[in-house]
Amino acid sequence: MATSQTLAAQRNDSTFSHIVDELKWRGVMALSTDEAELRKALSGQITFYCGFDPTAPSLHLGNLVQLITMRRLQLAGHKPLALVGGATGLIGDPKPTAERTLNDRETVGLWVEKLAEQNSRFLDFEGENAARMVNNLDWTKEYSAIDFLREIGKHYRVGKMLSKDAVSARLNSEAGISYTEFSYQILQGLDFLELYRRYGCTMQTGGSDQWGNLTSGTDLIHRVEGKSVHLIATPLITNADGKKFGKSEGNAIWLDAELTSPYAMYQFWLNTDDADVIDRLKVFTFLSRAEIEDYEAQVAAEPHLRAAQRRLALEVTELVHSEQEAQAARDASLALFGSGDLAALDAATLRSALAELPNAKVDSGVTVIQALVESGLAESNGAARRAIEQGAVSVNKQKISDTDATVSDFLHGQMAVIAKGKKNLAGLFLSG
RNA sequence: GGCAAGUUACCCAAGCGGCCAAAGGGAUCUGACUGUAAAUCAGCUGGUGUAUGCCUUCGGGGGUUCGAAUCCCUCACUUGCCA
Repeated sequence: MATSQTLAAQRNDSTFSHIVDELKWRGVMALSTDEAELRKALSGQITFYCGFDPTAPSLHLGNLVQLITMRRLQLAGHKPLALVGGATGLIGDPKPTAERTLNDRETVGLWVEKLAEQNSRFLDFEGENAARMVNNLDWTKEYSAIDFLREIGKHYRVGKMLSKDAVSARLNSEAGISYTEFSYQILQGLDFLELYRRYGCTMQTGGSDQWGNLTSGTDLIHRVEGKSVHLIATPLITNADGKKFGKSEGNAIWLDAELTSPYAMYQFWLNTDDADVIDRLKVFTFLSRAEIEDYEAQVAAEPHLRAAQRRLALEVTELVHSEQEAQAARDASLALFGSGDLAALDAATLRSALAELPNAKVDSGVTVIQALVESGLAESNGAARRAIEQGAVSVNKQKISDTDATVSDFLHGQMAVIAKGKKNLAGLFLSG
């Protein structure tokens, strides 16, 4: 988890005269409400919020964009409200393709706690503009169905609700949409209204794919309170090659170390395309404009050194985990990908490098196939066999071509590095 | 409530009694080339492991048949039209 030192070291770039200018330069303002008004509002101190729905046991990289943007706004002097969707998580916002399956209350409650804990690492909860954690279950649970329909529902026009992208996409699809998900936008609107009333919250941030849900709140406040409030939407982060950002091997990159290890996190960022790395530095780090422009020059001049990727990987891993874990991940990467001669590494270095990897305890005489499966590099014996047949497998950097081979060479008599492909490594520890 | 169409592997989608572990595409993975990039080309992608084998899989359950993803019944869900 990010240390208070990490938080304390963060600052915005003072060469920008207005936070909006910095957010725009960093490319995290895809959409907003009236910009002139927004600038005016942000020139004073405001309270703003951003919501996170518990749809999984951890936040992921997509949410990190929001968290960092919130932190930038906090550094600019504004008060963040981090909202976890204890209520909205029970409903689920409409996905463009299909109806969500409802998670049970117990699960959602557990996830709410986890998300709140993760949220708390990225913001400062002390000081003059301390962040505050809120849960929308706290106010929605007080509403009876009748009260909700009379007090909130009456302000919503169905025509407008139907026209929202998220809803219309579903209406035009095979899947259709349930009344439950259709109503989601009202709940989110209610959140903003409640936060406006309780804390004087006058701005919401969120992903641009949530625009319809964001405007739900501004419209409601306008209607009920006669007040104009603001929105900032961050863009959907995409890769230059058009693939989805934030997935490795088709799986999401989670902020929870249990789900995505610091080493895997580091590796993910290290493998960022040249074409994307500068954009990523802008969005995901607190490096100054001058520093980032310097990296931009380096990427252009000597891309093979990947200086920008290395810095990006270290910065983000530190932000999400800790300085120590980031350095351990970096050191492991250097040791395992570096020189080429694993035998030259001393036992302690090798041991700590392997500890960063997925690993398994094995008995002597274990077959390579077993080792692949037990370390999680292969899903089945068949997949392991296939990988060997394709020439993808090596043990201690020695290629394995025989599907019946056993792991015989243990470095320092106790450890081995097994690889499937160039980048998928695992550690093997001789048991006993 | 009535009528119609649909539910196939990670996703989309073909198949409409045996030649179906199931076409095609996407995605993932692997190899070559590289910089632990990108692009490109090639290969793999149910399990078991070598057995013209066996097991699991075409929404759930039941049936017809020597044989079913394919036919019938039934249940569930989805969509559209009608009331």
